[in-house]
Amino acid sequence: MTALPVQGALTAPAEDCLKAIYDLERSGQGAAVTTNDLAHRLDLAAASVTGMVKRLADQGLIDHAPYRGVRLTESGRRAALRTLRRHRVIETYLVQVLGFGWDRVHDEAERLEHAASDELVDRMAASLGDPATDPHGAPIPTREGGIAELPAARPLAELAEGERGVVARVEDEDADRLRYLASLGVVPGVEVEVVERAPFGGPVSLRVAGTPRLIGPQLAAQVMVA
Amino acid sequence: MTALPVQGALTAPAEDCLKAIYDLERSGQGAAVTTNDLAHRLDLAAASVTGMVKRLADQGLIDHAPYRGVRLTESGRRAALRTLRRHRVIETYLVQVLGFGWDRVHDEAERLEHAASDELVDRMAASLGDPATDPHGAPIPTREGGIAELPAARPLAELAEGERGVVARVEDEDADRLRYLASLGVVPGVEVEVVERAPFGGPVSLRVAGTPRLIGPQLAAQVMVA
DNA sequence: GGAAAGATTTAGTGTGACCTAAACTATTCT
DNA sequence: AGAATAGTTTAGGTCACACTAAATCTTTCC
Ligand SMILES: [Mn+2]
Ligand SMILES: [Mn+2]
Ligand SMILES: [Mn+2]
Ligand SMILES: [Mn+2]
Repeated sequence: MTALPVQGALTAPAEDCLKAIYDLERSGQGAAVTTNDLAHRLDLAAASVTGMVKRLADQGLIDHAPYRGVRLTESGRRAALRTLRRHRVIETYLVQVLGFGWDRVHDEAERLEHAASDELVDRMAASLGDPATDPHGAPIPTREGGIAELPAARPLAELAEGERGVVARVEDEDADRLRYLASLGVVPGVEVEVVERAPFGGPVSLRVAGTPRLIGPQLAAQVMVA
Repeated sequence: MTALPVQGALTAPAEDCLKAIYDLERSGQGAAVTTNDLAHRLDLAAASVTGMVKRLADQGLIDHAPYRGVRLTESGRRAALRTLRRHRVIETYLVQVLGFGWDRVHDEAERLEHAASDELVDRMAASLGDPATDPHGAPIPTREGGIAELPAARPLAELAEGERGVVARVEDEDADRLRYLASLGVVPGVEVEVVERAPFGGPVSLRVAGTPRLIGPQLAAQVMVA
């Protein structure tokens, strides 16, 4: 009846931290990930991050240069990708098989990713035909630990007037935002055209599948188009 | 990205403990559940159980008479049944939809039961047509917290020679045992007849769907027939 | 070059969950 | 009844993970 941890025994907070480091490493070009970035991302006090970071470094999952930041080791990267795979397979399964809305699956996956076995995740993936991306357009790592580096997507906010592109991916952490984007028709796979960009942080006017739409610049920064 | 507990915030060990108390209360006729029983069931030191029991009592989930044992309160019973529902729905889903063997789902469910939301469990149940029992024959509590009290099943070990019955339920915690029972054809719904019972804890000889089989007495004690 | 600002780590607390060993209670047996 | 036994709780320790407050390090800016 006792619930043993599922694998080589990483805790849920440790897995979430590795995932966050992975993500921040990817977005920040090659720079080490700072304590503050992590604290903000994980919604923790900076001191708590330092503690977690020490434990992860002891386990050889990250390299920590005090005051300088943190970098995943090879084994840390593998662990991060395993968690990411679980998360994204679960999200996809919840949407495609169980009928969840795309705005509700992130939180559920955030918990289940730490409890599901590899076998469960593999069975879910197989029953979906081993999808390449999750419902928000993020690539799903393979069982073997590979990940398709998404082909050059830019934030919608950076497109010039008149440029078009296909929505490749949207940030998935905020349910309200996702619901709003869906209501505008801004979902992965849809073609958008930037009609006009107001200066000084003004709204971006779009044509989404023919319909004219206006969105704010910070939202436009979180929609990636290819 | 942070993983908050899913509900009114019971921890996984607390949920497992409540489940164990529920189960022991049901099998031990009306008597209070002792620390030792719980320790054995949960595979913990007795002192650890005392600690857990204190916390649960503080939360009003159990009544604890020191040195005398423990009893679920109404709210503790509700919490136990909610966890039990999750566990059994998940087991059933894993077997029926994802093709897991019935011997492999218990451990998986033991973890997932603490991470899955009510909505997820309800969707799983709905997609199965709200089944009444799990793959091992145990009744699945309803969303509303009711549970069908299984109609008078007796251990196979207690049947007299010549008696027949239908397997109603088997203990699900030991994977090896489940595999063995399946190999004998002893699964819920199958008719068995006791041909002969050797005295002094000797083997029970059965006829399972026509085929003669021999099983040991302690195994026979864990197969319930109706 | 030095001070201020900002980021990071250390120090000290608290909680839940485990453990072992010691103290205590209840029951059972002479 | 009194003593042994079995069961239970208390005492004291550890670990992960959070927090706040206080030090400390780095960077930036005059
Ligand atoms: Mn997500
Ligand atoms: Mn998570
Ligand atoms: Mn089970
Ligand atoms: Mn459990």
